[in-house]
Amino acid sequence: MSPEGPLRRRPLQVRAQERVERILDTAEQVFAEVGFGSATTNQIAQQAGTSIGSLYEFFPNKEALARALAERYIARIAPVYDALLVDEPALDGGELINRIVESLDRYFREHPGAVPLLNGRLTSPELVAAGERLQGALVAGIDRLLANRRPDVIAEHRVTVAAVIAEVTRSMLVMADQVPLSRRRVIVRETERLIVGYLTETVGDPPEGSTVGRGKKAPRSS
Amino acid sequence: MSPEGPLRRRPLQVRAQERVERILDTAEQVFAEVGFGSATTNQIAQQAGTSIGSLYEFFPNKEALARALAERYIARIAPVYDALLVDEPALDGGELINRIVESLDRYFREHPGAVPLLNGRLTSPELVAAGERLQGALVAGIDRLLANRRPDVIAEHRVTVAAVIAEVTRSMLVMADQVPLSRRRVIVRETERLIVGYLTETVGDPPEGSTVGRGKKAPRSS
DNA sequence: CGGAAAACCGAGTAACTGCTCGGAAAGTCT
DNA sequence: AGACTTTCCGAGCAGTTACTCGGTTTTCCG
Repeated sequence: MSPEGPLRRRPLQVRAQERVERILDTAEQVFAEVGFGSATTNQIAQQAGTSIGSLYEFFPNKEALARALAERYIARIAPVYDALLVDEPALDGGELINRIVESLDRYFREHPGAVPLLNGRLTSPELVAAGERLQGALVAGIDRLLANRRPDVIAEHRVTVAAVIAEVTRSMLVMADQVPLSRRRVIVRETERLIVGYLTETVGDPPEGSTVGRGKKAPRSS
Repeated sequence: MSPEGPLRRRPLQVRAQERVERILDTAEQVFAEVGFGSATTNQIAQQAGTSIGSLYEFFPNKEALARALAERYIARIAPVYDALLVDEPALDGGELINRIVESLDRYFREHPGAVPLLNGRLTSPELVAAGERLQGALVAGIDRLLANRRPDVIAEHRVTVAAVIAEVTRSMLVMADQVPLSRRRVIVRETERLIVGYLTETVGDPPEGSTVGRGKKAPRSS
């Protein structure tokens, strides 16, 4: 859309490209550690093993760093989301949930810096917005999947259910990330149970072909 | 524990006490808006309708502001947590969940500043730690409730379940807080469904006396 | 009262912040 | 090689920030 990216000048040589990447990696880490406000550009440059002058050669200001970081993120994770959210008729509901949760978990394990973006700990407006866009995409995707599988659920309720699933997935995977690796597997599995249980409770989805609990489930009140 | 609080000098006159409270209220709001790092003590003082000198009369430095804020929070919310987490044999599982979720929601509605603390958007180490302590208390309380109600569940699994419920409650209520008031009710109700569904799925808890879905539910794999 | 303690104030200061700039170095092309 | 571009650098500038300090005002209390 906007032809003017967040970079002041595009790095042409490989050396410079690597430097820009290293700066972004460091910024990501520092933002996550101390927050956007307390992070200093000088510290980021130094920790990235470069000079403050080089940093400002490519990034016009501190905000642009956050913007570039956000763009890099969305570019990186978008294909993962897209692949995730394609329906696979061969899979039953439980397997589908399994695929979504496990894939996202794998992504977060391989890109540890992604987590602070998703959990909103990165206080720059740009980064918050980026996180929200990502989450919106996840909601939309899950809503599409639900629409495929459960055409009987009315749209308004469906989007609520999708939002809940997306939120729970996000928050649980963030939690999984802050826990020793052995616990991590456990939390991921619990996330799947959580979603399966929720679907059973709300739309009566029998994830494994069982028909336990099928039938109308009247709302408890009002 | 520590006799030395975060205050440089304790305000003795009511006027000063109110001033300190007003400073904390403002700090809370400003931290939530722009993050701890970008917040300035001068702005906080001015917005609180006092002078920077008065601020530093009571708070030795900016960090202390965060620390005092955290302490005030814990002191305020602790009784709510305690009341919540006392078991009430007259209630069935679903009603108990209902009570916990609704009470917490009410608290957040009445104390809007509490939310940023809980969702970790306040980047000061002190505030993050305070949020974690609070969450730990919730986990412990839910674990106790579970132990009462379902003594058959082994302790290790139980603490996992408690952690999941606490996390889900936290994240869903934060979500409810960022949404128009009409949606808020919906999200809160979904939170209850989520927890009920999860319990049914994991420990086979029949929240309303129904026995649907009882019996051993073997883990899907490994 | 009157004197002492508590509270209040805000201009000022030392340190730090984001960011610039002029020049050196490295890379590219002919 | 020589000329030209890209990259790199870090001392330093203007502005901001956390925080101090001396002095004034308000409250307390015998």
